[in-house]
Amino acid sequence: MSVSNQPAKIEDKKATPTKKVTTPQSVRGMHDILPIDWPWWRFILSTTEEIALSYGFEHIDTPILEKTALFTRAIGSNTDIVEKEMYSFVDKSGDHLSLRPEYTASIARAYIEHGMISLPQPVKLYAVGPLFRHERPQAGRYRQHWQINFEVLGEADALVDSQVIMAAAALFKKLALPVTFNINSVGCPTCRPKYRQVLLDFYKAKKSDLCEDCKQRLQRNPLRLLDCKVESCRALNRNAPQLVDSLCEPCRNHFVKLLEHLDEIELTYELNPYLVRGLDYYTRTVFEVWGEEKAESSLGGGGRYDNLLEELGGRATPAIGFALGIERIVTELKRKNQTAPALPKPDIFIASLGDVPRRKALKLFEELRESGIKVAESFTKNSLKGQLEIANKLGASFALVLGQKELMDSTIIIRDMENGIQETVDLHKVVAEITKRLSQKSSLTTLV
RNA sequence: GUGGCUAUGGUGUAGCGAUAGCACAGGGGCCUGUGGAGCCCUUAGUGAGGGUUUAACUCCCUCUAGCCACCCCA
Repeated sequence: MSVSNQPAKIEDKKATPTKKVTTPQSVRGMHDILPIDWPWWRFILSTTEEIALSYGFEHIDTPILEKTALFTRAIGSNTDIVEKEMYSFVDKSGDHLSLRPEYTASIARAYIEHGMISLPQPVKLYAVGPLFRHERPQAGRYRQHWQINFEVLGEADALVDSQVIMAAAALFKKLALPVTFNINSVGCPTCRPKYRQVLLDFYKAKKSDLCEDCKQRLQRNPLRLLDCKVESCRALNRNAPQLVDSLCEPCRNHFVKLLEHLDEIELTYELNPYLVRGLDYYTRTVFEVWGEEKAESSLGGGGRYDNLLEELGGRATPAIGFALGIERIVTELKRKNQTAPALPKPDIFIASLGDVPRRKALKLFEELRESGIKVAESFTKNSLKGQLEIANKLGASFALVLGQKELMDSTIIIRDMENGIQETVDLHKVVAEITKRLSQKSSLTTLV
């Protein structure tokens, strides 16, 4: 610590006009999750855990950073996500790293790396965490957003497809959000190229009628033509050959089986022949979850990726999974005017007057807290009035008042915040007294 | 990434080329040790930087951010 032996120069203050310090700002597209929103987040996260565990999914966490190559190999280097949306950099040791733009590649990597192939199959994993994509921000589109991810690895049967979709449906049911499942099949490396050609032949003659974007898509990713939003393209698409008609026998059987399973469990879905997903690794089953109104931005989506693990260097391992956007679910819950389950209110509020009583109150707080009572305080407020105001705002059931008077004869006031009735009790018996009153109160409310 | 709209205390909002007003929230008081009502006082703002002008929160430009449509996606 240095102490200046010179008096502060007044001229300096004048000379440097109070330069406006720019207020700090979060990085574009990245947002704070504030206390006011946490009831919703808690609700979603706890529901997710409950559903995941009940369906036999185990929790996994993977690093936010991965080698860039993992994503370029998994997602496909010609997709937008990899081409222009990744936060990629070279670290100090020269490694090419990226903030993960999606979960599946990391989980596939972990499955291979830890030899989960030798575990009883299928392996069911779920993860929750932030993902990063350098997109242009909009409501419900963030550069850092959170996803819930479910993956089932090591099983090809359409039964797990239906189970995975069932788990997603159960989650939304528990959240009381009405959603629609859109389902389609995008085939496999055997049948998709054939369909691609059929599609190209179809559009070749009509190229001049297509919008500019679709002309591009014709080159890059013809399947994407199907979900174009331009009306003239959509009109064309209504006559376009459908993928389901080009599926090879095994893919067709898989798809039919899935739909049968979904009918069996009475899960309503919509067959959407125009549903195409953007990531290269999808095979066969693909689906999206749409909210009630804002169908433009889906709440989640997923699909089968039977070849991904092999492409990443693992043994051939069929798999399926889906991701849900937490921010979008929060928005949807708010839009539906739902109220998130509130945190329990404090049982007790400790008010104190004067220094010595306050010190005693500090200790009493610990005693109460350790005996499992939800206790609140506002020790930095001096007036009793101010403290009771806080107690009221917090919704505490009882307030304790400890002042000089009470401390002198070792008593404390218990005030029932509901009716204002108060009673003076022995300070040493206060914990027992509180416990008694709380159990009385709770038994009363359960009777009513 | 393309095109467009917007920006006033912590929040929600007025206003005008010349004094920035309201509500809520926050702090304090009426009530020297008792909450929920009322009343009073008070804190706090023109996103950042430039330009035009005697004068800019207001008009112009740039930046930043948010939002809308697209692209794409959760």
